[in-house]
Amino acid sequence: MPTPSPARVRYAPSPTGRHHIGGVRTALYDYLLARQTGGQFILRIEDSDVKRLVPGAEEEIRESLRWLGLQWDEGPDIGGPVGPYRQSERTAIYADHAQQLLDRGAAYLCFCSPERLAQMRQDQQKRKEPPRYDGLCRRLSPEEARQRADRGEPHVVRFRTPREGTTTAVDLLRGPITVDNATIDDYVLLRSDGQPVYHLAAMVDDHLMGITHVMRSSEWLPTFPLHVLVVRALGWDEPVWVHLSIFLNPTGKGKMSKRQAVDTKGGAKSIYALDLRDLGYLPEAVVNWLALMGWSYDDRSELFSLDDLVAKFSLEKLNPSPAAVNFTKLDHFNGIYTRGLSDEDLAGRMLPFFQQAGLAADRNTLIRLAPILRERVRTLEESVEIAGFFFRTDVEPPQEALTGRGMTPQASREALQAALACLEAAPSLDPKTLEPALRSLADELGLEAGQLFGLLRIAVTGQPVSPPLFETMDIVGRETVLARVRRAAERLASL
RNA sequence: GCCCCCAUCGUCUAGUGGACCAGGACGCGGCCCUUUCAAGGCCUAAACCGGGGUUCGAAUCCCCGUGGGGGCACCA
Repeated sequence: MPTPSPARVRYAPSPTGRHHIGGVRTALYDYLLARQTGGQFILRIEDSDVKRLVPGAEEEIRESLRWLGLQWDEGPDIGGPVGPYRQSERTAIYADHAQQLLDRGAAYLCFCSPERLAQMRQDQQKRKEPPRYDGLCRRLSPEEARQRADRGEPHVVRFRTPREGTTTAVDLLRGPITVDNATIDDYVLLRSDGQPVYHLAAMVDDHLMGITHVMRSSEWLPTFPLHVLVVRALGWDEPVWVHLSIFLNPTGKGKMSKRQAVDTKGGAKSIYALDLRDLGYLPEAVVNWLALMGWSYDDRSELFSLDDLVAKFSLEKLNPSPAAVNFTKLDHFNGIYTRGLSDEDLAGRMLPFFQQAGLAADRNTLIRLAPILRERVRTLEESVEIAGFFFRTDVEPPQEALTGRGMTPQASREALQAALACLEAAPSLDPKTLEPALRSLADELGLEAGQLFGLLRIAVTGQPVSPPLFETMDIVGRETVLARVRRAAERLASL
């Protein structure tokens, strides 16, 4: 296999809200390409719009990437050779490049007020015309523009898009995309406060940071030709452009959104990376799940660790069509990875969830629990629902559940008392000896094993559904088991 | 309204002109195992959006429809 040249790839999110799985997938692919080629994975924060900044958002981005194991090589927190890595700290760089465009006549100063622009757009709308800058200031002479600017008149810098001809931009997944230049607006590059807009900032940064492959959401496709024009106007070579498909809601209707991120069967899920962590999903599962939403390896494999992905990822196998998020499949992957965990590992990961629920769980008990929980929990959080009774002092079985299947309360009580005697007489709660003993007891009582076991299950766990009864009783411990069975029999007596 | 992108089972997808009466996975249904719930095993149902071309031959190439999605800010 030929060795690919090292790719410098960047993930450039905006800290304007919570970090969702669409961004995470982009970061994943960035990471994979960088690691596979021995290049660098760069984290750049696109915070050029101060008005939209959300406190804590940048930290959430970093925390979720760390959680998933996507460590960056250069970034705002660790620096690097081409920093700073926060756009808000690069204002002078953008101003300088805007000036270059001005000098070359590829951009011009625009003095139109926001009010005039709004009015203009409104009129265009009324006339059923596409909303676009009407070019009023484009006709200004450079001298006049200079004078007005010098006088302190507020202005922005606009790109002077060619009025004629076409522009062809090449996307790796879609091939050449050609548009009429007449349909490309004279976009604002620099705001009146001197801050850059994405169209300028991202192009400048990608070039200055030596980015070889730009992977971004296909929401950028409409302005893709503009970006190519800006890069060319600056006299630079283009990177490889890869526009990733967007995520659709589980229903397949519309772009993935917070409101509709609800699975039909599995209940409400979240599209935010950190929520998935808090819901008890394993990072391995999330990575595997996300990797396969828009990328595939062959017609058979679907289980990939992060390292597998580094080895097998390829841009050629990326899929340009939008994908609906499927939380049910996440559950599936989570189950697979959970079952693959060692007892110690699983215990360690469950522990915080029990603590979160206010239960005094301890590592050692969780390690004993791991074998009987492993194939039953969909998420780590679910382990608390299933196994919380191990750590509660008392269980409170619902009154109506106390009576055995097809049995009267009296018969249930008698069965429980017989079982209690059997348990008290047993030298230990070792499942190997206890199960045969209780089975023959059921026989003597003329009950099915399931009837008796069901009675004990509800008495000991408080739940109609639980991990296997005998292993459970062994871990719960003799004293507690006896107390709970006794208590259930007493409650039955009062019925 | 204008511009752009996409189009294989419900969903994620394999498929790059013949090896496809279209393969895998999730989910669904059934059976087996079974003390509950799971897990596991086996089996079933389920798709090439439509119409024209090109070709000996099309899920695969081209065109037109249709459908879905995205975008049209001094947001990213």
